[in-house]
Amino acid sequence: MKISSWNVNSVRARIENIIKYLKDSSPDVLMIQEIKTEDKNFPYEVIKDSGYESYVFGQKSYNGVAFLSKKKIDKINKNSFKDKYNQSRIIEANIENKSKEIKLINIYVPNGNPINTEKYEYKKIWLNTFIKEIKNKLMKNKNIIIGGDFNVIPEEIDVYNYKKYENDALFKLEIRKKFRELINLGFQDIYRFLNKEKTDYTFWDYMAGSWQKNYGMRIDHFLVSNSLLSQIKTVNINKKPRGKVKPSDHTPIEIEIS
DNA sequence: ATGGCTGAGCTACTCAGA
Repeated sequence: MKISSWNVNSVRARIENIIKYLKDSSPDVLMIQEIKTEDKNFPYEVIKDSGYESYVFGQKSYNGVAFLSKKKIDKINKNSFKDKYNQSRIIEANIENKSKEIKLINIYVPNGNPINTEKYEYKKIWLNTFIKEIKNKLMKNKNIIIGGDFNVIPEEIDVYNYKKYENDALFKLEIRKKFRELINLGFQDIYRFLNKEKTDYTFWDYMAGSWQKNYGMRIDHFLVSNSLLSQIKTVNINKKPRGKVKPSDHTPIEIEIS
């Protein structure tokens, strides 16, 4: 079973690239973030034509997350917790694999820049609330996969020039510590777990030729609970969609579970 | 280098992203 996560930066602006990706990569479940639309304007039909059912937690203009799935998923939950501004940043579903019930959690963590503003405080509050929620969920089901745009650069190796980001909301030590706190509940950052020394990015800014220069950062992640680690066969950052015409600034990360 | 580029809402320009 293949599960992917991709911040698409508008589902409607990206629909052709998304359809192409579904065809080329054929994930069983695709978690998308930043769909930037209300549910009523979501392109359900064209996605259904590609063989995928859509489960959407949208919002006008900003944020928004969704699952696209060709396998049966259920227990869709858009009310995991209410965040400070009522933003659509988390959706959950359950999927069965090898008689294990796995909880999939699709998140879009607040960016938090610039620091010394309410946006940064919001990011910290959001992460604290999320950590608390995950603690509770683990008591009910130890099989959890969290995927999405975490807006966290975990380590120096995960950004092209870490010195430029020491006071950035994506790399500030107190934010990275929260990421670590989450992992310490019983997860692995599966990309780093399976690639100890490798440099790979999931985001390249549209500006200043960042893609061409490979000025990127690894901020889209899959956290896999320890109970599932032995079943993860591969993890892959698929750079192809980032090189296409009219791309998202993020590219998908993919895992395969036996 | 607080710039650069892209999308939504809307139709001039701001907000947000990272």
